[in-house]
Amino acid sequence: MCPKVTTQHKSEVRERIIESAVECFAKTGFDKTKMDDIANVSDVSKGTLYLYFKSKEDLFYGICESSLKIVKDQLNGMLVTKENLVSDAQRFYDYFQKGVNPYRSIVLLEMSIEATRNPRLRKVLMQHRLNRHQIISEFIGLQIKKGFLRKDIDKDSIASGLIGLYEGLAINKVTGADDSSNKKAWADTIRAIFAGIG
Amino acid sequence: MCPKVTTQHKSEVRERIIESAVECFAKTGFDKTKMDDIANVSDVSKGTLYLYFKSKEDLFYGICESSLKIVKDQLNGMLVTKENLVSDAQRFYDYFQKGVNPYRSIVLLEMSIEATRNPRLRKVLMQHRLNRHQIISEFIGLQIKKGFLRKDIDKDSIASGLIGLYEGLAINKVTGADDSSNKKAWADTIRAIFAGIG
Amino acid sequence: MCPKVTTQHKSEVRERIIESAVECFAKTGFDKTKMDDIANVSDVSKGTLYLYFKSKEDLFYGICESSLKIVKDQLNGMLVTKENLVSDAQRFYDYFQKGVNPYRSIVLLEMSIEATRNPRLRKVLMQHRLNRHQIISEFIGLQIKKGFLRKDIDKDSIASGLIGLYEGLAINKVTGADDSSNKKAWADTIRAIFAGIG
Amino acid sequence: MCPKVTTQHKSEVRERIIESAVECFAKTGFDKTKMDDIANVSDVSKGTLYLYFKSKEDLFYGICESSLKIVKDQLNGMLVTKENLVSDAQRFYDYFQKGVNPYRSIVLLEMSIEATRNPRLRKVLMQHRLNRHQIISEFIGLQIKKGFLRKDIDKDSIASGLIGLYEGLAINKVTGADDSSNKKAWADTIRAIFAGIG
DNA sequence: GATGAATGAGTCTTCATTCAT
DNA sequence: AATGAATGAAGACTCATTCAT
Repeated sequence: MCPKVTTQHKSEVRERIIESAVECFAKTGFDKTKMDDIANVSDVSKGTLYLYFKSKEDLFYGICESSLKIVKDQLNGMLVTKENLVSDAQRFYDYFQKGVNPYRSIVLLEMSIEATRNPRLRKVLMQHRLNRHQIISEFIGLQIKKGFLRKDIDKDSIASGLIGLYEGLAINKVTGADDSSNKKAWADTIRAIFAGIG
Repeated sequence: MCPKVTTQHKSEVRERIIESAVECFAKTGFDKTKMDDIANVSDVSKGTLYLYFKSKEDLFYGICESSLKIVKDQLNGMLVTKENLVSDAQRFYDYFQKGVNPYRSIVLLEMSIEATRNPRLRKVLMQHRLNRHQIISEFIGLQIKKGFLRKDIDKDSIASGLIGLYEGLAINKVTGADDSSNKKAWADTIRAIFAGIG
Repeated sequence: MCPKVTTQHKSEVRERIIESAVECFAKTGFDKTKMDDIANVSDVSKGTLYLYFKSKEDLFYGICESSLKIVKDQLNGMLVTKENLVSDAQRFYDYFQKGVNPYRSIVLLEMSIEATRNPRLRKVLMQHRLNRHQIISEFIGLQIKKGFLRKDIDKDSIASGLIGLYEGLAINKVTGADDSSNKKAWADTIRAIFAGIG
Repeated sequence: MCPKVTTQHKSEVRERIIESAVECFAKTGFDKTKMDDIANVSDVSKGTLYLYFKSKEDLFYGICESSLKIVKDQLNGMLVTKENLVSDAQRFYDYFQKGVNPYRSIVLLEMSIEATRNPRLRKVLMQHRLNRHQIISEFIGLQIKKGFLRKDIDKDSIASGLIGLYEGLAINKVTGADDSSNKKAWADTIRAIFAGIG
């Protein structure tokens, strides 16, 4: 009716659709969300959805990629600060929690499950993990070099442990656990780990 | 009017249905598995499914309860051994991994997500967590009393941290991470924690 | 378990089943009542139902026959009194209403509709009507002979009219019309008819 | 958001669906007709049915309303002629019979039964009756005023009687009674009534 | 004879996707 | 480009009927 031809317009609409889909998927789950719901929330017609994504599943993939990118940017942003992680654990957690849209967290969780069955998704997810793992691992290496941590520890193991700890607490949070005790658990455990390897 | 004839038989069938449903839900997800699939796998007719569970959702609840019970029993069984957790972390992990049917793990993950939206499920899950938390917390208390751990640590925080770590790695595993490095991450991180608070 | 072999017992059970089915069919309609419901109300097992009637439809036929017989007996009983129908119209109506179980009325109505589609049922119903018509028609003949009614009227037409009037008001009643005004309509109209042909 | 394009087209389709459903319900009864049947007869897809009516039951309600409206319009149309009802009874009957689609008659009968159980339907039906009763009653009042009928009769009673008679004969007809004798019964009885109160 | 657990054909309803406008 | 009416495949659930006990 009133076609906006701009490339910019297109990517704005795409963004809006993704954002709406994230919200819908988080609130009701992938299967139970209807394309109609997404159309309503994103304020485009159902038909338009299919101009941007060739299927519901494709839209899900789009979300996954966009979410992983966000998480990665976040992590990068967080670790540019070359501070002592131990003294900074609390801020680390706050930063993380503030940064990622809770809807995204839930969808990422759903993505994890889906990756269990879906090779394509699994591959993407593994790549993401590898990335994340490398960032953390390098960060730990830096802390070793600076003398904050012992030289004989296994960077990779500790990196995996930190990520695991973080993810476990993230699930806790999203499924209703009290946030402040969650945060304290994070801080105390991180402190213990770094004390143990410091 | 008349007592259901075979209490034994009935609970066997119920068990078989649950086991089959766990498998199906794990393999294809709750929404995508058909009642027909479950009927086929459990070798009963679709109608019979409805003699035991009044709806697909009800069957899911049944699975959740049964899975949580299994996890709890497992944890109890594991911690009767009053050994030094640090030296025993590896065995701890093996024990856990062997014990829970991987299908169950996946379904439990799906349950967590679902708890995000479903109050009834959320309540059950929170209760379960409280339980689990207490067991671990008491175990840590014991280790403190025995002198393995420092007196000034926050039992609850560390308990939450351990559980979080465990859950995070469990997700990793289920979503395709390499098992042996996962196991090493667990062992190293646990060792670091206990070194840090020992 | 405790087989009562008597013929009497059998017909008692059969009667009980019919009575229960009438109630169920009247309350929820043929299609929506379940064999389970009938089994519960009649206090026999679902299996037993099939010892007495070979199908749900067969049970419906059984009810129809039994109901028609009741209606016929009623009508016969009512008309033995050779009184002047005009002066007696009110009592006529009371008698009728008291006599037939309201559940039966509703089922008879459902039977009428069903007869619309089902030749077997239609035949039974037509036969019943013929019967009823003859009884009324003869009764009118008697009233003519006695000099209560004119000689030049068409017995059959009036008989049909009376039956139609009666049936129409019966539907009214069963579907919620006020009973006393219904009764007055009957009395006044009957009086008018007999005045008109007296 | 956007206005439904073709108001005209939409109401045509709706009409076609109703007409088809009337036919199907009349031929096989509400419970036994499948949405598939209606879709086939009305030449729309099953999905489209649900764009117009949110459930099978809702479609039934739609039919009821539309049928009652038809009957009412008919009655109104018929009584504009201020003739002497007595001399005109036969034409009255013809007119009525021609006017209402026999399928509609059957569905209206099914509706009556259903009203027995369903409060919503009962209310609609009662309202309809009240309406119809008033129309007839006023008509009789007019005949009284014109001197065709006696002043001391109870308009309402006679109105109910006429309606009852009519409905009773309508059932007769629909369930297989011979039409010409039905018509004669109507004419003779009406004549008798009006003679009786004239 | 009596029971009620088991069956599976049958039906309503939903919703991703298409396509004429 | 954008729309939303139309489609029909798919799936949860029901219930008459059977039959082993």
